[in-house]
Parts: sequence; structure tokens; C-alpha cells
Amino acid sequence: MYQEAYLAVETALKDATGAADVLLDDGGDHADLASTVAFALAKTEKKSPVVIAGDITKKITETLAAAGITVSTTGPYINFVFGTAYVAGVVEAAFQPDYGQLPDVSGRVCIEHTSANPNGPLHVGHIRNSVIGDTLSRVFRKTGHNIDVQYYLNDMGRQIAIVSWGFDFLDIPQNEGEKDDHYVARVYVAANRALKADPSIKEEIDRRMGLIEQGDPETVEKFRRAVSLCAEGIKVTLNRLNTPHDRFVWESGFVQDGSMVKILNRVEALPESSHDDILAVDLTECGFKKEYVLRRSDGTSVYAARDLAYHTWKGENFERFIDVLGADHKLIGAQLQATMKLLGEKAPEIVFFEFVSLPEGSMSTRAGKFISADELLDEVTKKAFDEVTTRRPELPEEERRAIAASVAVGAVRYDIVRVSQEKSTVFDWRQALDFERQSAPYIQYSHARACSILEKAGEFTPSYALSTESEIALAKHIGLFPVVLQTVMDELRPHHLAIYARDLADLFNAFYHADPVLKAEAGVRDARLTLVRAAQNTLSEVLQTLGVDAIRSM
RNA sequence: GGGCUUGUGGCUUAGCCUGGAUAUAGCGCCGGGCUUCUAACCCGGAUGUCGAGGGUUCGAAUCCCUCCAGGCCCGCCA
Repeated sequence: MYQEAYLAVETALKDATGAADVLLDDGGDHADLASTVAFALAKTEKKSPVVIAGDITKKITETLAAAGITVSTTGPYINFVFGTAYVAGVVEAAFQPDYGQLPDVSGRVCIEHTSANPNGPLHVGHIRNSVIGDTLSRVFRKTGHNIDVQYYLNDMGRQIAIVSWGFDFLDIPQNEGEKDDHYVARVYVAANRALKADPSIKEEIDRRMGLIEQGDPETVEKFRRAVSLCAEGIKVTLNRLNTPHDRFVWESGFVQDGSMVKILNRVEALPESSHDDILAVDLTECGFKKEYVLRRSDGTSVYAARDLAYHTWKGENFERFIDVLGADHKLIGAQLQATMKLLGEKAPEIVFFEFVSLPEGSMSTRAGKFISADELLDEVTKKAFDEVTTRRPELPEEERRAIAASVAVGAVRYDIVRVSQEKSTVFDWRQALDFERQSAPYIQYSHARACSILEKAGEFTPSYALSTESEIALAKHIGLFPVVLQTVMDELRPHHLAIYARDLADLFNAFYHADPVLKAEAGVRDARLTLVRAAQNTLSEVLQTLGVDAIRSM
């Protein structure tokens, strides 16, 4: 709908002016679209922009009127307002199930997100990765992509060697009811403490690192057990957050199947590679000062080597592959991309997000200094349950618990996704526990209100004759949903969708207060019910794309 | 030291890539609104040197340069 209207305006302006770029933007409060092309033409035509704007308006008014678009001039600005046909078209489209869903496109897309080291539970920093990655995944699905969501499990790292040492030498039993990943973190923290107190332990850790690379069965089994235990706990948290993965890819798999050695052999053949005693790629040509080390002088490989093999595999199986990574991976990520290109392989697209820190400083799993995602979810759920109990004491406890769970996940996700990813943030309990405007519960509440109206209304005949200011504003915003999805796709920045959802809820609430629905006279009632249904459907689709439950009552 | 990145009312934040009409919202503050479709709501008000300075332009929060401040990275760790 929007695309067609945009195109009609653009074509008319191009025909009238002959300009290649007719400088269209969204018009803000003034209009649905606005052009500042008159400024640009003022130089060449040696006339004032105001006169030019007037002339252009005269030329195109009639053509666009046929398309239901009103043209007007305010000083040098040419404004375009979409008419009733557009509004009706939007509401009709949004009335359909799956509004915003685009037809399937060919080519598989891999999105890798979270991929936190399995040495402890996910904390509030990790889940920024999960929420951004999962929201992008949902937007990709919504726009017709066949996607595979992956978690890369670093099961060969030093921290796993430390955990496995802790399990062998520290007698730390699991507490009653303690979640597996939290238990692993406790062992990890204790092992690190022991390591600090007695540096000779380092030798044993190094020995394990060598054994794991050689594929020593006993060591492999020890690592595997520790990693599995932690990963199972992490999966529970991911499911709670509505950020599930299609598969977990084990780092060690690329050593075992020989693909890492294969890719390292190809790297050795590169003119940019140096292999006196280590294997490294010289990336100074690509603007990097540091060489990219893949194999140590003792012959063992580093993480980057497995990463190269993993991404080569992705390139063989996916049209596009996107990694969501913390900003601390910017350098290593760029080096990976550069090396993949030198090898003639497709490079990953990388979405970076900045860090979440605590008011007292940055988080550290090793130091046990973090707020876990589980703790956050528990606290928010508790608050949500109290809220729902205050507001809806008549509901059975089971239902109140279900609402609280949906509200809590929504609140946590929205609090994260609403901020653009390039901003570093400080975790704030007050904000996390705020269920008012600019929160998912606010949007969920609008949706529940719409559902409530529709339930009370019963059957009605769809009608598209809208006229009041708040009706039109709401309908027009509904029409922007597909545009916003496209923006998120283009920029790989999901916060746009969060902002859109908040604005949509704002407009629905304004309409709700300004224009009565059920009590309106017959004809108006049908039209408003149609709008409510379209708004409810859009809110539901947006919430689902944000990974938030569109609950019907709260 | 070098690289990347952020700086918008007291706090949090959109807009910046692709320059344009009174800079987007929330929290907090002040004042109103529940006999009316769910008040997790709505309406109104106060609060801004868009980090600082220079430049480009008819026009700069937006582009360029310099500086200041915060975050991240610069390992034969992952």
C-alpha cells in the first residue's frame, strides 16, 4: 500500500521536474510525504523555491488526485496527504491474518547469536545478544526468509579446561535445586580462585588444552560433560526468553572432521600467510596492524582457526550468514572477514552490539560478578505477578501466573531491544521493572484492550469509512508496518521495530480514548470495529515479531 | 599511543547513514480525567547551548575538520 503511494508521488514529481532525486521524506506532522525538491531546483531555475513549489504543485495536483493523494504547498515544501482509498486499503490489508508477511524468498540464511562460552549462565549482557539476534531472526522469517538459527558452542576453550579441572579436583557438590549452568559457574569461579592461589595448576590446564586438541578420548569426554551440563542450563534460559536456536554447533566438531586442518592448509598457501614457527595471516594490506594468528609455535591451533572453518562451512550451506557479536569482537570479526575474502570465501555479515555493564563496573563470569538472566527474569516475573494480582484479583492464580510470565519476558526483551545496539548501556533495575509506557506490557495492554472490545462486539460487517483524526492517524501508522520491517532488514537494527510498536500502541490508546467504538452509531461502529481488529492484528504481529506474547487479557 | 564507537531537557532515549518546516518519546516534576469499550491508560504544562569550537550549505542534531569526555579493542586467550 505505502509503496504504491510512494511510487505514485515519486513518479509524478519526477515527470514534473525532471529531477533524478525528488527529495522525498516522511513529512512528519505536516503530511504523509513531503518533498524539498524546490530548494534544489532554485539554483538552476533561478527562481525562489516557493514559486517553484507552487508551479510543481499545480502540475501534479490533478494526476495525484486521481490516485487519491492531495498535494499542497507550505512555503517551499510540497506536501502529500494520502486519502480515504489509501486508508481503507491499509485497514483491509491489516485485517488479514499474517499481516506484514512477505512471500518466501529463495536462499537460506544463517543467523548465529548468543554463543556465550559455556562456563556459566547467561547474564544480562549476553541476552542483549540473544534478543537482538532472535528479533532479527523473527524479522527475517516475517519477510519470507528460510533461516537457521545457530549457537556456536566454544567447547575447546581454556575456560572449559578450567571448569573440567575444577570438577576433577575441587569437591563442589551441586546445591539442591541449583540450575546446571549456575553450578558450572560456581565451579569455574572456585577453580579460578584456586588457580590464582596456586599457579602450578596452570600446567595441568595447559596439559588439558593440548590433550583436547589431540582428541584424547578421556579429555574430550571430560570437556563434553562440563559443556553439556552448562549448555542444558543455558537452553532453559533461552527458551524462557523465547530466543530458541535451531541447532548448537560444537567448535570441536571442526577439529574432529578435519575441516579445520583443511582450511589451515589453504591459509598456508596464501601469499599473505607467514609460517616460520607459527601460522598467521598478514592483514596489513587490509588495514590491520596485528597479524591474524591461527596456529601457535607448539603446533596447536587457536580459536580463530576453528572460526574460519565454521564460517567456511556456513558459506557452503547458506546464501547469507549473519553473526551477532559483542563490540569486543570488532577487531577479530573484521580480521575473520578479511581472511575469508583472501581465501575467496563468502564473509559473514556481522551485527555488533555494545556492552551492558553494571553500575559498579563491567561484568565478569570469572569473578562471579554478574546479574544472571535467570535472576532478572525471576525478579521481573515476581513484580509482574504482584501487579496482575493487584489489578485482576478475580482471576485464578494459574492464569495470573501465565500473564505474569508473558509480561515478564516481554518487559525484559523490550527493555533491551528498544535501545539502538551501538549504544553501551548500564543495567538499571528500576527500568527493567518498569511496566509503564515504553515497555512491552504497555503494548501488550493495548493489544488486550483491543481484544476485549472485539470480544464484546461479536459479529460485525467490515467497513472502511474512517474520518476522525485519531482513526486516520492510527490507520496510517498501521500501514507503516511493512515499511518498518524492511528498514530493520536493510539496517539489521531491530530497535526500529520496538519504536514502531510503542508508537502504534500510543496511537491506539489515543484513539481508544477519543472515539468510542461499541457505543458509536451503527455505521461508525462497524468502521471502528474494523479498525480495532486491524490494530489488534497488527499489534499481535508486531509483538510476535518482537518475540513477545500477544496476550488477549491482562 | 593507535583503532572502533558513543555524547540529544535532572535521568533514559528516537532522529544522524540518505541535511530542510515548531528536535521523538518515556521516567521524574506540575495540573486535570475512572456511574462511560481493561486507569499497566489518556489530556494539558514546565524543562533542550542536540559535548565544545570551527567549516561546508540558501539551510546542520544530521556532512567535514579539530578538541573534550565516556565505553570497547589492540594475547602464540576465547
